[in-house]
Amino acid sequence: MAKEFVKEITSMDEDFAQWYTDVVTKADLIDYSSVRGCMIIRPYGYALWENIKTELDNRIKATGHENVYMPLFIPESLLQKEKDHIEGFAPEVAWVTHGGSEELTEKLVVRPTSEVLFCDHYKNIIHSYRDLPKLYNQWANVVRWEKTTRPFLRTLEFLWQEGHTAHATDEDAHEETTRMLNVYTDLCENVLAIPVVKGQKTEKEKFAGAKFTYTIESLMHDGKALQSGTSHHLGSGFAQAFGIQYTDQAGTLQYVHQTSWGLTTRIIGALIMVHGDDRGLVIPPKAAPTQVMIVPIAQHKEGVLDFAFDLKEKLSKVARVNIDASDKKPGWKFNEYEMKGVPVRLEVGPKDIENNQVVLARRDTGDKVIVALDELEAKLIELLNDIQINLYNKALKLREEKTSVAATMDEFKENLVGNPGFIKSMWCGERECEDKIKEETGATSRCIPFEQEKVSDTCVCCGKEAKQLVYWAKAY
RNA sequence: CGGGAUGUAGCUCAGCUUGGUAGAGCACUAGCAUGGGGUGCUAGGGGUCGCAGGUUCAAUUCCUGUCAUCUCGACCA
Repeated sequence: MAKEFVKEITSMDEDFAQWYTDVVTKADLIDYSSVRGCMIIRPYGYALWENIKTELDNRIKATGHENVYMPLFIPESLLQKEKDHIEGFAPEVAWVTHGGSEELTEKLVVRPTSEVLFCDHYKNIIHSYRDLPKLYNQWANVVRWEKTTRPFLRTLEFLWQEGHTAHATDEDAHEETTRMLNVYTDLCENVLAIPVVKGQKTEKEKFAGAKFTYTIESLMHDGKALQSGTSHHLGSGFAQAFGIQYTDQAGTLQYVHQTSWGLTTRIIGALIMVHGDDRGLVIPPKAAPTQVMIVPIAQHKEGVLDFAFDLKEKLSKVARVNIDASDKKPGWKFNEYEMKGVPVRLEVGPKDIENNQVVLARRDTGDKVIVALDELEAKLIELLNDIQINLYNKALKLREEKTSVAATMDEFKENLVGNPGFIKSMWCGERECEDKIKEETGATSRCIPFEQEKVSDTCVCCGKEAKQLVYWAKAY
């Protein structure tokens, strides 16, 4: 059978950046807006985000957190309170200077993140050890005035959830930081089928104002890394700056220990770049707005559409099923839903109806199978599971192929050119070497993985005694 | 914020060198045939040529500025 696919999408190998842009727009995820760096998330893209959001929100609630909503604006003085924090964010905040035609006496920033708002609130509601822990989360939009933008990966305004918690002890906060990193890992690996490396950010890369930052890092098809979620142990720095204190059981005044953690619409960019192929998007079944698209064949013939709609109703009990009964050609529909990454296509035509069967085509491999009607539900569930697992395994295999070890700078540079991806190298722990590696190779430290190995004895850069293994890569 | 590229119909682009009042394909609308991988034919609708100035009798075309998008760096999720 001759296979002709859409030529609208640039091939990955030819131009990965263009491929990405083609996919996000052709798959109807977004449209560009009239505001620089801001995107319109279209129904299909938003449905994808809603699925991710629901899965994550359930996990956040299951770990004892409550959702709240904080204001969009932060007074300048409030943002100033934590020194490192303001230094980190000041260059990229949007300012509100006027209300109507009147100049404001104090400028407001449009939140780039809400640590200070939560802190300002926590100082009012936390007084006793009995008030702890406070486990809050909010779903919101934030604004960061970025220089260069790309849909999902870096936009001026983006959607996310940000968790902000306050604990009695450093250990409790540390535990929370780990817990939420694990929640993100679970979401990425089991829902989005994206394998991640868990670890800690270096001092240079950690969150402004944090004691330390945990991160999950994933690897894209082009060998570039993407930070997919972060969980920060804020220590008591913010508590001291904001005066968030409680009286412990012994009657002593103590500062709280805080965490914050976030996951953004950027994860959609990761999903696209991890699973997508030259035909477009590939969405893992658990995240897919439509898991099964029914394409009727010769739908003008009597009974075909009725049959197809009956199937839709029946299958809707086990999956998210949709039907395209438009008068477009079947071939057009095949390509359209492949471009949109729908995991399974169900073809049903007069021949199938006659034989009590349908055709199932899977997006990940392109395989088609004929399935008898009486075992359709069971086969469909099996197929969706299989696709989910296959996508994860494929992504894991790709990451492993693109992960290399380097003991010297020459090796490091060779790997980066010959097989771009994660490079595992030992590091002395000095900022100087980290900076030098970035300057010479363009790669940055992605994380100090929790699962440490010793791939050599000395720092890849300076040759002195190495302290730890670091994952390095060029990153988005 | 620096380098490069590009803005003409919903989309992809031609036209601009040498100024003279707007083109194609796809998409859209109607009809007929077709229908298991972007189907064919016929007819039709659609554009203040990114925006603002300037030069000119006349600007999509030349000049200046500006905005936006893509891209490569620097910065960040």
